[in-house]
Amino acid sequence: MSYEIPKNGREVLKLISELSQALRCCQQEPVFCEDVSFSQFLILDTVAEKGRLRLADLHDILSVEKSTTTRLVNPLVKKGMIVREKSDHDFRAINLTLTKNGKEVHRKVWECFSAFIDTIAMRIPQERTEEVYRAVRILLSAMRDAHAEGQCCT
Amino acid sequence: MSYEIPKNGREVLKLISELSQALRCCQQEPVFCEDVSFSQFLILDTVAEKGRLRLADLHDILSVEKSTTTRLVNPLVKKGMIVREKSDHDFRAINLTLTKNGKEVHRKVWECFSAFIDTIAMRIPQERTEEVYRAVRILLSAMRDAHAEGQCCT
DNA sequence: CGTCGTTAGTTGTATATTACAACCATGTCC
DNA sequence: GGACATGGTTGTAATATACAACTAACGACG
Repeated sequence: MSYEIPKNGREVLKLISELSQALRCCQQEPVFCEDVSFSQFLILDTVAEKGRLRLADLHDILSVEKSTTTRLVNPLVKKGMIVREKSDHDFRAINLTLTKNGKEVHRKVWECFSAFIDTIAMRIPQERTEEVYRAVRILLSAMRDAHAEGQCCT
Repeated sequence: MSYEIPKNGREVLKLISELSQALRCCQQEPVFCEDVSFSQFLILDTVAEKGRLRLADLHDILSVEKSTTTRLVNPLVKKGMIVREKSDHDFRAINLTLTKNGKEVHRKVWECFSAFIDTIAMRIPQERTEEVYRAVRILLSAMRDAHAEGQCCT
C-alpha cells in the first residue's frame, strides 16, 4: 500500500469489528432463552429493575427510535409478560409493568444468562475483572462522545 | 424483586447492551463514508491488507455465512472497487483484489475513519490507551470462548 | 376557552443484515 | 467413475431499524 494507514487505527478497526462480531450472537439470536430475544430481555430487565417504566424512557435507554420501541415491546405484551397501562397523569403516556408471568420469565432468563456471564467471567483472570470492566467503560464513553460529536456516521 | 440477580451480572448485561448500542452507529449506518458501509469498508481494508483475498477466507474473517459474504461483496464489485477473478488453481474459488478506484476509496475512507478514531483516542487518557485495548481484547476472547462453548445462544 | 406548538405513541413503508436451504460447478479420494 | 466435500450463488424469510405521516393528548398564551 502506498498510503499510510495509522498503525493504531487498524488496531481500533479490528477491535470494533471483532466486538461487533462477538456481540452479534446476543443481538440477533432470534431466541435468546425462554423464547425471548436479547433486546426483549433487556426490556424485561429494565422494567423489572424500575418496577414501572414509561415507554418514552425506553427510547433513551435502548437508544432507538420510538417506533422501534413500540415494536420491540409489542411481542412481550402479546406473550403476556408485560402490561401497558395508560398513565394517570398523562393520557398519552404508557407505563409498562411486568406480569407475574413476566417476572417468572425474567427470573428464568437470568438463570440462563448467568451461565453465560459466569463462563465469560471464568475466562477473565479474577483479579483483572474490575480492570477489564473499567477499561471497556472508558472505551465505551469515548466512542459515545466521538459519536455525539458527529465524527462517526456523518 | 424477590429473586437474586447477581450484582455482577447486571453490570455485564449493561456493558453488553451499551456496547451494542455504541457499535450500532458503525454497523448499520447505511453509508459510513464515501458511499461505503462499515462492513464494506472492512472488506475493502482486509483485501487491501492482504493484496489478494479468497472469498472463502472472508467467511471466517467476517464470521458470517458464505451467502452473506457474497452479498456484502457484490455492491463493491458493482461500484468498481473490487474485482473478482477465478483462481488459477481452483476454478471454483474466487479471489478478490482492489481496483485502482477501490484503493482510492479505501484511502479516503481511512482518512474519514481516522478522524473518528482520533476523536476516540483523544478521550482515552494517553497512558491508558494500551491498557484499554488489552482489556477489551480480554473481554472479547472471553466472550468468544463462552460463545464457542455454547453458553450463549443455545 | 380556542389555537398553536409539542410530546407520546402507532402504523406504513423501506432498507440492511443475516441465516438457512437448495442448487450448481468443481475438486478429491477410493 | 462415483461418492462426498468445498466454493459460490440465489431464493426466501426473519429481524432490526429508521423515517415520515398520523392521531391523541398536553400546555401555554392570548
